[in-house]
Amino acid sequence: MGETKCRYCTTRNLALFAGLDEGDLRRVHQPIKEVALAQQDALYRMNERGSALFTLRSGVMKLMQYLPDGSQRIVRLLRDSDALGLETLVGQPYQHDAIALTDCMICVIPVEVVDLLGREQPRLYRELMTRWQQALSEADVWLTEFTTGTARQRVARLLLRLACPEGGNHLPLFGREDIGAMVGLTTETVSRTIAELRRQGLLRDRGANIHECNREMLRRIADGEE
Amino acid sequence: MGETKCRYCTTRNLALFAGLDEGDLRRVHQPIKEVALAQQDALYRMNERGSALFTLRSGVMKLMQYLPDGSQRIVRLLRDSDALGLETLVGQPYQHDAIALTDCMICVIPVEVVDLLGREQPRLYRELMTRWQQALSEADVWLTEFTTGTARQRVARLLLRLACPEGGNHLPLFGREDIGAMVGLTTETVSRTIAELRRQGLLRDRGANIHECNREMLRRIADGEE
DNA sequence: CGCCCAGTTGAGGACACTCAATAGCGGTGG
DNA sequence: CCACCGCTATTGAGTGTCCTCAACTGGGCG
Repeated sequence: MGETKCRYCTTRNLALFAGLDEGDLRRVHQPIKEVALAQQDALYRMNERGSALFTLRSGVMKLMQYLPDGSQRIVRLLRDSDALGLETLVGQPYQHDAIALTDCMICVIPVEVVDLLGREQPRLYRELMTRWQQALSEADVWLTEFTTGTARQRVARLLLRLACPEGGNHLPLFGREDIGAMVGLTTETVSRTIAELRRQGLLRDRGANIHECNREMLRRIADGEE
Repeated sequence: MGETKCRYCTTRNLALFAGLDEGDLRRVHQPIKEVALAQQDALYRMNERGSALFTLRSGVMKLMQYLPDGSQRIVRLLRDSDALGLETLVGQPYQHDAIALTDCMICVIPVEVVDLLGREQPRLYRELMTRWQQALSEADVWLTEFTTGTARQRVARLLLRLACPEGGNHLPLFGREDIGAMVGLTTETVSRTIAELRRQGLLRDRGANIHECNREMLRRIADGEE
């Protein structure tokens, strides 16, 4: 059961273990489990100590952090074959609440498996480092794009990046609350801003699904050209 | 010459190669060079392709990113034995402008050295992963602490974290412009905010050096309790 | 049908930004 | 030694944006 899944990952060249041969995999997929999460479920909580990391097979998850005053911030989104909980690899407790934004399928990978395989397959480390770098780049982008400029600019950038990106792979428009937590605005401001974009015909959506969006115009707004 | 430096790093258990034995080190320190940077110098620029990563021996550096509209944001600070330019390890161009905030001494480590050593010393990868995780945690902290709340809160948090942290290791108060780029405020607002903290006696400084600061009060402000 | 929750819209005010003038500090040259 | 310059920090006045609080709408579901 686990086997087909891991091989699937391998062929798609997406997941952590891409590039390992059959022998390596055989030793691996025994302990690898799979977990299904419903929307709103938590995969782990901040400061928990875990002994596994995770790969997202399908769905979208959010990583959240909190401040003493109760305000919360979405620090990153994960999808496709992104990795979560890498911090366990270096002995740290989880740094966020990991919560499912949609239903999710997740591979659970015990730390020992990585330690074991890594000893003979340094390639695995390269793969891991790539994941880490991805996360870091993403964090930096959020810092520069979603915390600067007017509400209009931030929302436009978020739409361009998540809801109607260049190469397909659209995400649904999540709740206003979540959007607010991503770009550092209140739900009301987000609502107003999106409503205005609609009125100007830059955006056409029904419910959570976006049907059409004027990427050029949004880009100009995002870049502060109007 | 390089030798004593690397050994120094080892004993202090700080730098990348801590934990490697003498034999390993001997193979390493030949190609490792050292570079001195004056304040304001750039170590590398965004989108450059490099073939080295770096370790900060002394001084403070900032990592910057820019937006199309010209606004800039400081994405992270580095000091002590922090690592820079890890992205070269996974074949990516540098993701930031790396600029010296003070005079700096820096070790330049060719990527090949890491690839080479890593093959026989998986422990090195663990060290690298730790660095990556440090950077990521730092990025997340900035996202939650320096982009939420009022100007007063943000500046208070910045002071607590950089200028007068718990265990010594104070940083100087950098220029208002830089502070603004860290917390997402204009130089004027930063100036006003700091001035007011001074007036309230929570802060005593001369020039860039802080002499005294009321950590308890600052914490209360940071947490939005007043 | 009515409840509940999410989104929308409105009015008012607070906070930070903009533009502009002033003050302080260090360095340079007369 | 002092005068002057340039740069950074500070302060002020006015404005705009976003937040707060609150009412209203609409869809989903018991």
